[in-house]
Amino acid sequence: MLEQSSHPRSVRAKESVLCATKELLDEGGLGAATVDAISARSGVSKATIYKHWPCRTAIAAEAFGRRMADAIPLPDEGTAIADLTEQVRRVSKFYAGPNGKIFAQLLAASVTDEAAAPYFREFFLDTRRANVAELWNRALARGEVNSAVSAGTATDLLFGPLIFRLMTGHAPLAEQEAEAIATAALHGLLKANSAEDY
Amino acid sequence: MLEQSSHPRSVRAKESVLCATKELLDEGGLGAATVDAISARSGVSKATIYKHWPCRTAIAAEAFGRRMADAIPLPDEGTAIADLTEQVRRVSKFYAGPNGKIFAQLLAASVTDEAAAPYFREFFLDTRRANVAELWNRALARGEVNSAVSAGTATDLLFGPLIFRLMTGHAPLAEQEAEAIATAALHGLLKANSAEDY
DNA sequence: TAAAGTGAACTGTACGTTCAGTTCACTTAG
DNA sequence: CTAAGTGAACTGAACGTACAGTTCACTTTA
Repeated sequence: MLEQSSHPRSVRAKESVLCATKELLDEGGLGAATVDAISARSGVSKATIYKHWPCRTAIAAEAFGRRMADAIPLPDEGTAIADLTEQVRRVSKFYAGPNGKIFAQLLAASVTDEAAAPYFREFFLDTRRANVAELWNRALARGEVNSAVSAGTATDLLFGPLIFRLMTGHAPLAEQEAEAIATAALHGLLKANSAEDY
Repeated sequence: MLEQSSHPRSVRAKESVLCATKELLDEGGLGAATVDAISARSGVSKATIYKHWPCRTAIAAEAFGRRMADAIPLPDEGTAIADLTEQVRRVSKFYAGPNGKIFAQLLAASVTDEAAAPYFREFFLDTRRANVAELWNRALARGEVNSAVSAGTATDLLFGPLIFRLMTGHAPLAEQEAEAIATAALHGLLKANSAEDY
């Protein structure tokens, strides 16, 4: 799949490692992606692996991170409400599937593993936050949302609940739940705001 | 501090373990609370420890869990808005301090450690969710909040963002931020709802 | 030939287990 | 009201396992 000679060895080694890691993550989660296993499957020695990444978690974050961006494209449905709700729905669906467990394990590992945190942020958060900021700005331009709320706060409000549920497992992540969360976030918890579309 | 004979040995051993674990957590986080260290400090042997708890994380969850309930009493300020906002503020403050890191490490460990998850839920989530449900029901009784939103969804919306920030460290947890989150959650993200108190 | 990768062995840490021997609280016999 | 007995609980020390990350002499490749 990869022309053997068109890339320098170092690139081929990295690619090979990331590919093997992806497979291992799918087969048995982060626990299965031990450095020895990655080395064995990729054919790249541990010594080389540690020349490219600072720690195990960083490899997994990079291997897995690309997938998430691909799996969750940015919606464009015409209104802020529809776009934001759809995005919450998509992210929730991603979390609810097998990838959700891997994501949770990676986030958990990043808490413990100091060196991995920047990798996690780079490959998971930055892109997604930028995406949501994009949606938010569109909505602001249309005058649909409250300009006193920052894009960051809006992102946290919409997706924090999903992360919370994913990590603790205290509540389900079904589509219906995702919609309830999005609706509540958009309209607010207070009674005055519960006007029409409930 | 503990009458040597008024409790059976097993109770004394448990107490001693939990006390030692609390100290170790404060000194060096979850990483410092190894089973060997707990055993050494408490004077309780590892064999005994593993008769009382299924895994290391469970000990830490129990040792640390009590503290959180004590540190975050239930507010009663007269209105739903004030109560809920104050609760968000208190939890945020707790997360922002040294205890926040320990909490994050525990939550992270519970993701990996299957056996610990129920302990985590028991000692951290259940009490707090019940507390917030209490606030929510008060507010419902007063007709201040939207009855279409369940207490669970409301809880996730208010505290999920804090957890999100705590775990990823992408945004600060200052008092001002907590208020912004609470306000946004209560009033909603849409423009129509941004009426008076912004 | 120099930069990059290999492979295998090694270190260190920590979880969780096991088991022979000891302590303690409580009961029952004298 | 003592003294022997009993079983549950705890001790201590060792052990097996797993895995992260390092080191180094050697080989490959550009």
